[in-house]
Amino acid sequence: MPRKNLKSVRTEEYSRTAFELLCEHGVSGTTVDKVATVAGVSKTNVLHYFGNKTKLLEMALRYGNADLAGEVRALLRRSHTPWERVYSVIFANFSKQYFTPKLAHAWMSLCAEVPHQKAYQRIQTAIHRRMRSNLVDALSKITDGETSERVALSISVMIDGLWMRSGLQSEGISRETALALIEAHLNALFPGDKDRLAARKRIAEICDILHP
Amino acid sequence: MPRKNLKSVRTEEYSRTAFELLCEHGVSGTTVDKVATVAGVSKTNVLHYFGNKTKLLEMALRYGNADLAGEVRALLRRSHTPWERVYSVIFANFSKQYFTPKLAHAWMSLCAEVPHQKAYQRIQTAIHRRMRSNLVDALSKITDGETSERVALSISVMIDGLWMRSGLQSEGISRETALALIEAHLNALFPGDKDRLAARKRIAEICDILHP
DNA sequence: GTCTATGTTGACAACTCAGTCAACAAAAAA
DNA sequence: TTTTTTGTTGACTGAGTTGTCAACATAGAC
Repeated sequence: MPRKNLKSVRTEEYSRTAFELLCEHGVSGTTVDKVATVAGVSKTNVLHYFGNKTKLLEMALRYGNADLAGEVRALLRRSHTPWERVYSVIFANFSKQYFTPKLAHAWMSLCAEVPHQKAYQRIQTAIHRRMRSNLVDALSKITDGETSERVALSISVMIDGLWMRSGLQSEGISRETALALIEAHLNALFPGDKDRLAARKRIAEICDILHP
Repeated sequence: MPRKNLKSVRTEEYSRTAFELLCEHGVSGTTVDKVATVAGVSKTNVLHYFGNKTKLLEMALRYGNADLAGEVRALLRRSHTPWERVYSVIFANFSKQYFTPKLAHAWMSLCAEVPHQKAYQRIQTAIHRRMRSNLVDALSKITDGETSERVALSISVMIDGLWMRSGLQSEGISRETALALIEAHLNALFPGDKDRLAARKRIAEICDILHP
């Protein structure tokens, strides 16, 4: 059996540790030394694998984002209709495991650095682009092209805003409130759409099964 | 004539300088030394007036926020109907002068520090509370209490999300796109409301007059 | 047993930054 | 003119951080 490369094992291990510290202390509060100490190795060793701090945090953010991406994929895989795909994106973003203040902190830290760090900008752009294309692809089966772009944008803007709130207020917005707000928005745009309501119910159920 | 206190002159001067650096370089990139150099004085002098860096940045953020608050007040003063007050809040937040990537950067920097700095948390909370109360007060004249709360929240969440986008993407969201998104949202919630449309037109005109 | 590739680390250099302190300058009051 | 108050600063301390380098450890190859 082909033993897993030690390099990739270490890389993932340190990325995970860095990501956890990032959630707790933000970008400026996360030092290479702390990551090394928590991981139980020397700072030199961490630097050996990543070269510098920016690369380390970049990998840490990719690690954290991979989770969310996986959540979206898991729901999309079980979706059969356009509306189910729309709700997959929404429910994944407010999943019980991932819609937490800590993750929101890490994400806001990233966003604050984006204007000054190209590497972080790429990650952020990728996240937004993926969300947009998932939403537009699904919505364009439901309405015209221009409307799908507009609705996709408004949904993702609301998601951003809601994540921000959850990170800011100590008693931030709950998963239920967040979902209710998006639902009210969609309900105003597509009132009484049977397909939509059925899709919402089904994806909500799948969500409950995946995270009991 | 009573000469203005030198202390308050310096305080405002340094706050403004700090705020400009904050827009340009974010919280971690803004050092006491840089503020002092740009203002043309010694670091010791800046520290003399503010005590420590956190206080300095706190005042800087208050300084920056006072501008936006003034914009809201200017429009509210000229509003006569509930819908005009709602649109005052919206248009002020996307005013030509203030809805800029640089201001968005400064604001995101602040938000990223909120979870770790009580002083910044207070400022952020005050901003949100003021926006909420302005919106709810106006909306409660239009619909029932529960709906006003919900709509006020959705509007302010969208405003947050749009500001975030404008800070993130180099070619961020334009003022026009932002206003169009909010408008589509309100139009879906209150379709064809004559009072609303008239109010929107009037506040837009006042905005044009104030910022030609 | 020796050699080599791989993994690991302690010590250290270089730098940045917040905050302190004692002293200096100048204007106002006496 | 002398004294006091107000404003200002250079020099320094001390903590914290990134990144380098030469050396050490170890397991498998020869």
